[in-house]
Amino acid sequence: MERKRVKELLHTDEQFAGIKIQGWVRSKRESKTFSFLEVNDGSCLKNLQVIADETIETYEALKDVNTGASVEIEGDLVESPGKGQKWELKATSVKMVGYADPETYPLQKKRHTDEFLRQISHLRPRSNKYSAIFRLRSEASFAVHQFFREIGFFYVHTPIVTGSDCEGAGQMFRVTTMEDTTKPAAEDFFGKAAYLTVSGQLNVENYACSLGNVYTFGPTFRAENSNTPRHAAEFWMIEPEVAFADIHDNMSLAEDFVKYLIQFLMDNCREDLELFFNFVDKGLEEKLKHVLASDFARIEYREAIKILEASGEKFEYPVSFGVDMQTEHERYLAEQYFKKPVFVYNYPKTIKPFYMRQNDDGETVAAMDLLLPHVGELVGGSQREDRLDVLEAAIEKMGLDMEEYWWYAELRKYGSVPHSGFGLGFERFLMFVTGVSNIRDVIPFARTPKNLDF
RNA sequence: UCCCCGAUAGCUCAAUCGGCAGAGCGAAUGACUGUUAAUCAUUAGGUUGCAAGUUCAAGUCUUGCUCGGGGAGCCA
Repeated sequence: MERKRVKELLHTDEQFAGIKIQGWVRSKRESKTFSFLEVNDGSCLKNLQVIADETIETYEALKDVNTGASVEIEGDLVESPGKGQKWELKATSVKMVGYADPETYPLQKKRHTDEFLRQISHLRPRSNKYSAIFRLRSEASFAVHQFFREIGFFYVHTPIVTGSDCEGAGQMFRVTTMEDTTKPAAEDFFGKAAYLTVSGQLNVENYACSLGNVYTFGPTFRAENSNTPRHAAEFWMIEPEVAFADIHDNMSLAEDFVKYLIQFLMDNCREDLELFFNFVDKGLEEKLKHVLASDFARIEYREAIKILEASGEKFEYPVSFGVDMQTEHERYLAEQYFKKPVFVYNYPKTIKPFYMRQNDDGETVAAMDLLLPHVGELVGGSQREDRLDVLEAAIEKMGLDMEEYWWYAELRKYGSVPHSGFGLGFERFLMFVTGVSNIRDVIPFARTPKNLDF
């Protein structure tokens, strides 16, 4: 007997006789002579209603079938005489595959808080909201690859383990096989200190300067003790890198990319998205449409400071050229002033890492951040320093070890080209597109300080 | 890491001045019904996060710890 997924059955135009579904019971409504089951198999948000009459041979099996149990049901798909659904499965056979004790099964038919569900991360994808999130996450991942493939980019698998102890992006996790970590790193597995990557950028630049247009998309690790709803110790980042591209090309790519992902989900994941439109953020659909319809603003840092100074707002942290912008400043720009996504670019070089290209003014580098209303920084990127002497001077000035970057420097020695790239935090994008306010709720098993369950 | 708030039944919460541990939902049982977050009735369900202290008496006050939430810093 052919197994059908619930998604297909709910969207079909024809009746099916003699099919089978497999899934988990969301609820059971019992009568004396028949029972209704709501069965979800994860293929889509909606459940398939099953009606089982007491006359079927296997009706006894239903006694132990409760919320949470897994079942295999054979029957005929027929038009539902009841209200609320077009189709239902008239069961000819019901088999319980796995029992779920209703006294202890933690998911009830009612709404749960995100905090509670986070404590049962192994079961939360059986809820409507979380199954929707993780289907959207899967589809968005696919869209990332499709976007880049359509415009001729190649996917590069940059390493997870790295030997450079300062990639300029926060604290790193040490990787070791040594029992005694006080021993010299030369005795360790790699013969030197090893870490989990904080960015694939330095590696992927090499492939941009050979394959031309590339990206990497993989896990990224930050050991920073950040306790906020926007930070995780392990997250996924998308980092495109483009040869023969300047900072303006870079911003255009980021804008096209963000819009493509949103449009893809609007086109392909309507049903799951609507859950978030209806129950998570009533204004979400408008926000997404607004982003799609907007030309993202682009202003230089210098300009942004002037806007902030002239705003008349009372900021907790005063602004002036040379200081990094605070959350309150970013929010003012994106939410109050522009009311749409805004790129801020050409930052003072004193607050940015060594690899960013220095501008002719001697004060700024070709860095850019994309600020989104209500989300903050979604993208950070730059044009890279492609002049060997300038790069070497910058490495030295920041007190880094030139020896560690010899291969990175050689990229500038042999056939150097202007090139640019950025990093987009995949979870932050998902937060934006779903309205979910905690990063721990858009990643299957969150890794955060003092939290390594599951 | 810093600031603020919180932790009571499986879940969400209440408990007045320090004085008998409560409700809704969920669950079990029964009734009823082409039902649909079904409905109605009954029942069970507690080391009040952990450790100490003050007190005749602590869910309530004090101290420490753990965990969670919000904000900040850092960032994606």
